[in-house]
Amino acid sequence: MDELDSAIVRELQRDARQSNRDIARKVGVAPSTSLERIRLLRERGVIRGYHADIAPSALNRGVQALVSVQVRPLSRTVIDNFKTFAGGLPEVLSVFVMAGSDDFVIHVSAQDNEHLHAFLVDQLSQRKEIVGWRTSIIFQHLAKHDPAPLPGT
Amino acid sequence: MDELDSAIVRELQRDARQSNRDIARKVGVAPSTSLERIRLLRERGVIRGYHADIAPSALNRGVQALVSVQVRPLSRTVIDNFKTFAGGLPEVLSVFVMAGSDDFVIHVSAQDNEHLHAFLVDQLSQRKEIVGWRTSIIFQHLAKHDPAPLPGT
DNA sequence: TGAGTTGCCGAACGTTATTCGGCAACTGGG
DNA sequence: CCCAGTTGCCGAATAACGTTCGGCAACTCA
Repeated sequence: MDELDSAIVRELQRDARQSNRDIARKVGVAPSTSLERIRLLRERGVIRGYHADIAPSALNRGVQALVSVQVRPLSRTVIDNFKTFAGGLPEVLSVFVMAGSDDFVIHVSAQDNEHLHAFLVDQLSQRKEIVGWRTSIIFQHLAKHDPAPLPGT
Repeated sequence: MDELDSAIVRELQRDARQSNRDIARKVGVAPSTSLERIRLLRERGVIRGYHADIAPSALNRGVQALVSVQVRPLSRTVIDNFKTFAGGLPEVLSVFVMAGSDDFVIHVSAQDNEHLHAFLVDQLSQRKEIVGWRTSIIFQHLAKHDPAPLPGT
């Protein structure tokens, strides 16, 4: 991860669909060089993939929420099972496994409040390991897909 | 947003860096057709961008947390200002504006616990509109960049 | 019914991805 | 100090791709 790798990564975070030649030009190397760097970054697991950012409303996901979930007992089996279960649900965008009073925070989206409610009641209330949950509606979600580098690094 | 658009969007969510020809072949149209569809999807704001998914540890962001924040007064000015402020911090990955007892949930990352603590103390505690906050460490984060379509849509 | 419109196709052409041989700059042992 | 090995970058060559555009078929609506 030298300065060249960082510059390439930054460019791919900013726009993953620009041509390799454009990236090479912006970071100041030959296209063959940046291509090889990108190949190595993928191989090393630094680059995990490239994904389109889609407007949720276009996917019939007009309402979003964060659901804090507590499960019991707090065993590895229960935690892993619940994580896998939640991750497999189509309404689930993201699963956070947490320290603290909540064991999970689940970012979910649905067509409207009615569908969200149905999802929570039908899916979550069936799971016996859940001993409590709390749902908070998201009004806005600002996601930074190309965060500025941390200071002092 | 017909079935062809959806198929193209799905492919770009799965791998935003595959060639237009590959996408066209997978969704069963000519390359010129899928190219035009993609252009229109961008124009309509359905596709908002393409971003590389980078392993956090490679960016010196080994520790992540969710910070629930309460601000006062609950005026539009205060909320918008805080959202802009938080979104501008390099440690912040994502800002959720919430309904419920917490006004914001901020997804942050830092090099280690020490840097995280310094960030919270130095940045958040300076803001007079904050009347309370709670930090929860994230053990694991499972993000689905290409969620399955919602059932019944 | 027929003129207008829309959306897709396929060919053409300029651009890009990908490979690979070579070269220069480093590295470590003698 | 020297030199053999290694590493990383470059530039040329070719296959693949992006992009444009004329044409055609299917739909729309009067």
